Amino acid sequence: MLPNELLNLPPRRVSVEPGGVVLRRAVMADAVVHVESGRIALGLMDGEGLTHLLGTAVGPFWLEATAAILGRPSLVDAVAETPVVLRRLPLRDFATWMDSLPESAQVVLRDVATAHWQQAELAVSRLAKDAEARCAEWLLRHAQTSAQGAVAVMLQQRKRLIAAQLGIAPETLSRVLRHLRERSLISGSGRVVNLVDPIGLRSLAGV
Amino acid sequence: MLPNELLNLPPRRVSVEPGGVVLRRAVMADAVVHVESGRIALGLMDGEGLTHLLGTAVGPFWLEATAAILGRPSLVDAVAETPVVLRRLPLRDFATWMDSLPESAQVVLRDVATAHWQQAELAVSRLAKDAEARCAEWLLRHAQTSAQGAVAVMLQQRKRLIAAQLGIAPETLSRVLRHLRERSLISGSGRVVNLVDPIGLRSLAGV
DNA sequence: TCCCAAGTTTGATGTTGCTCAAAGTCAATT
DNA sequence: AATTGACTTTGAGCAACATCAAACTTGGGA
Repeated sequence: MLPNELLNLPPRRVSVEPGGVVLRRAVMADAVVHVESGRIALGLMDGEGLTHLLGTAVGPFWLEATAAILGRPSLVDAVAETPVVLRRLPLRDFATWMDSLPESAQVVLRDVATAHWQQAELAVSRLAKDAEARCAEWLLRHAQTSAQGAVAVMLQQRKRLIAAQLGIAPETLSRVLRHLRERSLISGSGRVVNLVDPIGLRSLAGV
Repeated sequence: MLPNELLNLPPRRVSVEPGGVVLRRAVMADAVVHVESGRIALGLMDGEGLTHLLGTAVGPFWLEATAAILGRPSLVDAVAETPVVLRRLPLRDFATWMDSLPESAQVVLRDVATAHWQQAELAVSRLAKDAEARCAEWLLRHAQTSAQGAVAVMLQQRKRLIAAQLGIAPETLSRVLRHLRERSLISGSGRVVNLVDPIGLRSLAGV
């Protein structure tokens, strides 16, 4: 497939009414969506309707190209705000198209997508989780399994920096760690944190 | 310039020590930065040091390619966490390179960059501003100057939606608008808001 | 070893904005 | 007009988290 043929595919046009869900988060899509016209709202859906808006976009545009580029599921839900016309391009075709691009274009695409992804993860996590949940998530993400099979985290950065990453005050980080220690979810002191109850942490983190 | 020559330019390598500032926000850069090695922290600097981390990235990668693609200044500050080696590619060369790409690649790049930009704006605004400042910003952004020269906003969406966009509860939006009205920064009721004191609003919004 | 400065923890207190509930508005319908 | 239902406003109370200040570790140098 030649690059500029990205849009010259058998048209499988789909119409979506206002309020219709175009994309659900956490679902690994098998296709990329090209919104030809209409306005789409991006955000998090709770029960009924988008409760947290993260942005809107007006067609024509590629919806969640970021996820497609990185081969990951979408982090957000997408809902039509107006009548929408869209087409779904199979993921395989999108990948083929990516491969056909100059190496440098692939690199820049991936860099931008990665930056976007990272930011989106942060935004979603701060919207949906409190300080404790984010700490638990951070611990799980940075955990290393030692030779003895113990799961632990070595805090290599100043706690001030870790707190900044979590978007909380250093004092709050202290208190959260103490609280987790009191509940025997973690143990250890100083720069080492042992994950005593990874399962408990995982449920706390909402993962 | 052929696409894959993006990196084959006269090397103007620069080294940056840990803690060194690589990029300042709100400054329109004349070059794109390619970080060859080292770790970079992205976030907002207050006085001394990054106080709000928005992410980190490890070289090699293109720093803030998003801004370059859209031709806008960076929204964040970038600080070296480790020793960093980087090269600066003149913006003009980057634009030339973009132009040389297939049309479809340019489109997807712009779509991803736009999504990233929107998200970053939201993140920065939520980090740096309180509910009132964000409301003021929203009002200014949606203001229309009428034929009579009055500056006003017509609220076309349900207030519930506007609140969601601002990341606040609908009740909080009510209270903020009342407060602004009490201070004579705005006037009007129902679906019309008159911007009585745009300058005051602007300073409130921190713009 | 002692000392000093930076980092960390703790407690007390303050803010912000959310939740819940009740009352008020407005438009469309009967 | 009265009714109905959705949206908005208001108030009271509350939870989470920040801020401030003081005590407490810690890890190098002298």
